[in-house]
Amino acid sequence: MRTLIKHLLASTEPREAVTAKGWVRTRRDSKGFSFLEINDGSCLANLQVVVDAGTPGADQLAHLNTGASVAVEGPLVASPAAGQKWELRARRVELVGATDSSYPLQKKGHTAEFLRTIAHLRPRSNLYGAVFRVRSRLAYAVHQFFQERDFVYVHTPIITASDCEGAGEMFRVTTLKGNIDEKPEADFFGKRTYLTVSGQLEGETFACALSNIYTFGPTFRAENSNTARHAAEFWMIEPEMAFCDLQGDMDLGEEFIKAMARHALEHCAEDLALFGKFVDKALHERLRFVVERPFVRVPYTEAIEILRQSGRKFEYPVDYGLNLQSEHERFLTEEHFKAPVTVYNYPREIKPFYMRLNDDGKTVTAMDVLVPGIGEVIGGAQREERLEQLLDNMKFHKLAPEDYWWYVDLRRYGTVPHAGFGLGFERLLMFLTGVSNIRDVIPFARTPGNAEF
RNA sequence: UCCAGAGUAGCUCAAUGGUAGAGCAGCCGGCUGUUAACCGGCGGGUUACAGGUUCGAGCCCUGUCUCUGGAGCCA
Repeated sequence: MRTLIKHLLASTEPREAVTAKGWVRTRRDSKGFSFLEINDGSCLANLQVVVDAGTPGADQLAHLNTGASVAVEGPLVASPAAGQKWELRARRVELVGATDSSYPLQKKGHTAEFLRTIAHLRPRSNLYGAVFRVRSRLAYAVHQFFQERDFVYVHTPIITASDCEGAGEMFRVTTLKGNIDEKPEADFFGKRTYLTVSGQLEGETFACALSNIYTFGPTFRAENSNTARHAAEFWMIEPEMAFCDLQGDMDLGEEFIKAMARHALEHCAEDLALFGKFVDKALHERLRFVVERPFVRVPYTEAIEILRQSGRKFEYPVDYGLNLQSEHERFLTEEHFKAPVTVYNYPREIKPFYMRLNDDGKTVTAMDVLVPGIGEVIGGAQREERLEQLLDNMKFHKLAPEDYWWYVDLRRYGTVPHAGFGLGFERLLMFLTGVSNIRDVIPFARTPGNAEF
């Protein structure tokens, strides 16, 4: 019966006979015996195995190179040397699967660029093993957060005919051959369909029935974006709350990010320590800061004033009615406030039709949460719940109401104030791990020109 | 897509326009407790690709491809 290495290393007393299985990280030979470092991915640390010459299976030692898979059994004993608490004294060793000299992973450091070219092997490295354990744990934490607050998990469609008002370029889904725009009504679904860029509109329909809902699933953007923060396929979390306004929306977003940071600190300590040491020395300080301090909230108009009076030369102009550029967002969160910042009440012109128009007639109830190092991590809004105003917004943004008939219906039948936001799971992971490239927090990154694995 | 930089051994990197090298990895050997073990030895190259300049190009020029950083779009 195999025991995971994380459980072996957490032992409180020696054990008479255990079996460990995993992959060899390194082997150190001495005359008469060898040390094997074995990792099975259950935790960051390796299990040290001592194999004496003459141990059954020790004749295979020469093949137990870095990368080989192995099964060992024997007693778990306190290690007499510094460096590890426990070690396994092998009574039997079995080479499960050998490697050869072409195995690309070494025990020395590799660059992230090289490891991306071997995405099928990189989870066997310390850093990527840690990243993907944290990813799994945080996915669990996302569900826990919402389920504990009585949010209902809704599976919004992956294939969709609505485009969520230009949230981005879309991937076409079709079974047609040749010119796919010639007769879209002959296509599989009888109309043009795409991979979803957001589940928000569908999510709103469920919030207007089940009160508080969230989605958590893959979304797709066909943008030709070549940055460390964009992927063509990424996972998005989109809560939506009925009978909720912008204040409640900002409260939830802030609470959510704090909860994720707290969860990572409490449940991923060993992996976070690795990130703190090799990836981002300021990680722990930043996470504790996020957990302990309230976020700064500032209206868009005020943010513009702060930027104007900063005396800072920006590459892009700062003016009311213009979008905040990356450099502006970074200044606000990293330099001016030195804290996560929620900017709200943006000009109507630069935000989508579904956001609620404020009484000033000029701004809408949008909010963006900006965090140091990443920039925008949350984008949300209170939605326009008034039928006439929604139709007016659509006219303002030159959209046809009949294309959104089911969305408009929500305002026709028992409309309620409601609000929600979207949060990119990978960007959250970047923030929580300090890893600076989105390609390194998703198992197999989809970026322009890259779908090898 | 735009701007900048970079492509040399499996990996990380050297090499004034003049015989392509080191460390690590691999293989062989040594070492009685190692910790990215250590010590000795061996093999390993179409210098991203295609042209051009030159007596001579890894190095200079042109084009292409890929990657990285930044920007735009956004999450």
